[in-house]
Amino acid sequence: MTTPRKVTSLDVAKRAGVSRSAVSRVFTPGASVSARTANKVREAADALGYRPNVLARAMLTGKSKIIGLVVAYLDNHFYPTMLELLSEALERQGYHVLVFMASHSASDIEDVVSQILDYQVDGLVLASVALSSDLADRCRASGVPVVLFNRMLETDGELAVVSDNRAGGRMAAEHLVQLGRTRIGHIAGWEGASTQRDREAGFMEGLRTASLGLFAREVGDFRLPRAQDAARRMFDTDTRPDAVFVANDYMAFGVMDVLRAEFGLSVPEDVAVIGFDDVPAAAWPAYALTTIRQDTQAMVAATVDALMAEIDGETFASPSPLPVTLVKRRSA
Amino acid sequence: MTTPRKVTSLDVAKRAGVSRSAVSRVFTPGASVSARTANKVREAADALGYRPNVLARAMLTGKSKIIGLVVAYLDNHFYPTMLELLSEALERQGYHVLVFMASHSASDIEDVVSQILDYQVDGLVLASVALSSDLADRCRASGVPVVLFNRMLETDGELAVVSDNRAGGRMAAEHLVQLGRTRIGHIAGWEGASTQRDREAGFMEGLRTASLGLFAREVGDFRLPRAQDAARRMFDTDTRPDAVFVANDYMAFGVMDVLRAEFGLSVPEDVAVIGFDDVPAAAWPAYALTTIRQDTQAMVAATVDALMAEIDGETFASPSPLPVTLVKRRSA
DNA sequence: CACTGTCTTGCAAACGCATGCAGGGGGAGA
DNA sequence: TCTCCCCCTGCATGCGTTTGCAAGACAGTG
Repeated sequence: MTTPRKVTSLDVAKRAGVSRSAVSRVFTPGASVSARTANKVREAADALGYRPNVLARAMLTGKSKIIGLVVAYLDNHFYPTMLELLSEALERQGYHVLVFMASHSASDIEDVVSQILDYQVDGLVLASVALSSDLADRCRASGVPVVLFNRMLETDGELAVVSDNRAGGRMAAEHLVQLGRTRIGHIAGWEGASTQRDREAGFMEGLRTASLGLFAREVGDFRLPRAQDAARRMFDTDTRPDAVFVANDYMAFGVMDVLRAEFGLSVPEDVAVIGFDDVPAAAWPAYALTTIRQDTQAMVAATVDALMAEIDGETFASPSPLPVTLVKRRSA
Repeated sequence: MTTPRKVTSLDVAKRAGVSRSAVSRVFTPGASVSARTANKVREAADALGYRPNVLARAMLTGKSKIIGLVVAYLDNHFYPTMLELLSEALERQGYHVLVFMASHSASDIEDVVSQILDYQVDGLVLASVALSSDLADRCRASGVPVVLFNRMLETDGELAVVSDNRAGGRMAAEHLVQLGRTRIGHIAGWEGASTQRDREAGFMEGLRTASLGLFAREVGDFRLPRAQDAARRMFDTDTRPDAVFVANDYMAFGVMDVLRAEFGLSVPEDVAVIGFDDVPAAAWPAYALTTIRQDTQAMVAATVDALMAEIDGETFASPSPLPVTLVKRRSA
């Protein structure tokens, strides 16, 4: 076992016949170094395999170049997609993503955030997670910018990037009534989520405009089994809905499955189904799910813009809700 | 804007009337501190909201408590699942996951690994990514244990955790012949992957045992569109296969879609389809995909065992390939 | 009471780097 | 050739910890 002694800037300096400072400057963009020493240093660095230690640098500058991401449901494909985009976008800016699972108890989110702060992250994005506002305060007290992704807080003032969920809900309703459906149900996600509330509010608006009421309502909590139970409850009845707006695609798949497999209903003939998100699988022919598309790309772009601005000390206002679009497929 | 000055161990020390060392020791399990000072310190720490700076600690101890994960396809649900499990398992050990996307060009994997090492990660897991062996050398030279997840290297000696892909391939073949299928095709993943080679090798073995040959073969590179093209090529012919083994579930979904939607074939009546992985969607009634299940749970468990052992300086032998199981659903 | 042994505790050095400050060297202009 | 100025460079300090070392406190024993 060879001793893997770390090669430090001092090693490079000695080999190049310069001082540590010179080495440091070579690796600090925008520092004043002559081309000659820069070359010597780079050469020595290559020979020794030297690369600056991000952690040490972080101590001095206070910038760790890492962004914490806390995420809850990785089984809903919306989030892996978001993670991929986010990570790539941040890498382009020289940042990287440290992942934290907020999987279960909503209370230990407290704990999770503490752990994150221990890593001196430069920023924090909370995806699909309820942030108590005093927690937000604590983060801001630590000087860590936090942006909520796909969630909003009552108490605004928090940086949040969201789609125009209300408009999306309205579009869903309009599409369904335009199709001539009248017995329209809704399967809700977790009711603590602003996303859910806005989507449903918009949906109700849309129905009301058409002088329709909600025919049935169940809640699926954004979880697959719960959504399926919700569907079972909703359709185990004499007069069934002829359309249902499901609060996200992930649940919609589960709902379509029980409609077809357990009730022998066909979509969209017997019942139209419309989802929300437009995750990749929505386009798969097996579901061909009509849905309200969130522009994930734009959402993460807005997220990193916000982060970068806040990190640079500028204060950044939450962008207005991002536009969504109805994508018609065969399920409605 | 309040100045968010960081609260350091010195602040706590002063408030508690002790030295920095005392504070440090309180937060270092197994250090020698009297109960009395421990209480004073903890009290002061709570009052000030002090938490040790992981980065500073990392500098001294050389342990950053972060594990780098480089991952390629997040659209294949196998990997988000794995990420979730891995992150949770590591959090339980006090580690966290720093994500790196190896998205595209296989060459910049070189670059990615360099970036990772800059963060002084304590370990590295490469999921579904081809590691050149000199790259592996460089990591080991830096003293960073690396474990390959779901991939093996020709030159063994690398730590790798894989399923028994060969056995899995064999099981797929056996199941298909047992079903009486005779014109059996294979849609391969990326041929650079050991996973692919092993699955196919096992599959061929299984066919050979039954005195059958491969009826058709196309490659889908583990990507959805490519897999669909592969399926089109394979079935746009007079005598079609009556069964196909697809190298992973993700591609299998795409294949089933084109078979049904474009060729009007029904699965499994016209053609039996069998996949590999058993991702959650495989259980969805729309696909009800018969598949070879990888025990993701066991795989990540083995991965963190390996990491922890190597970090503790023990050398750890690659575990033997983990058992897979055939899960029969309706597609075959 | 003196001595020894066991716990605690503080001191100071180290980890690897960035950066303000001041000094040195060289080029340009006269 | 001399002066001035600017560009480079080295020195030293600090970032927030951990940890070996040695000294202090205290109890127990003879």
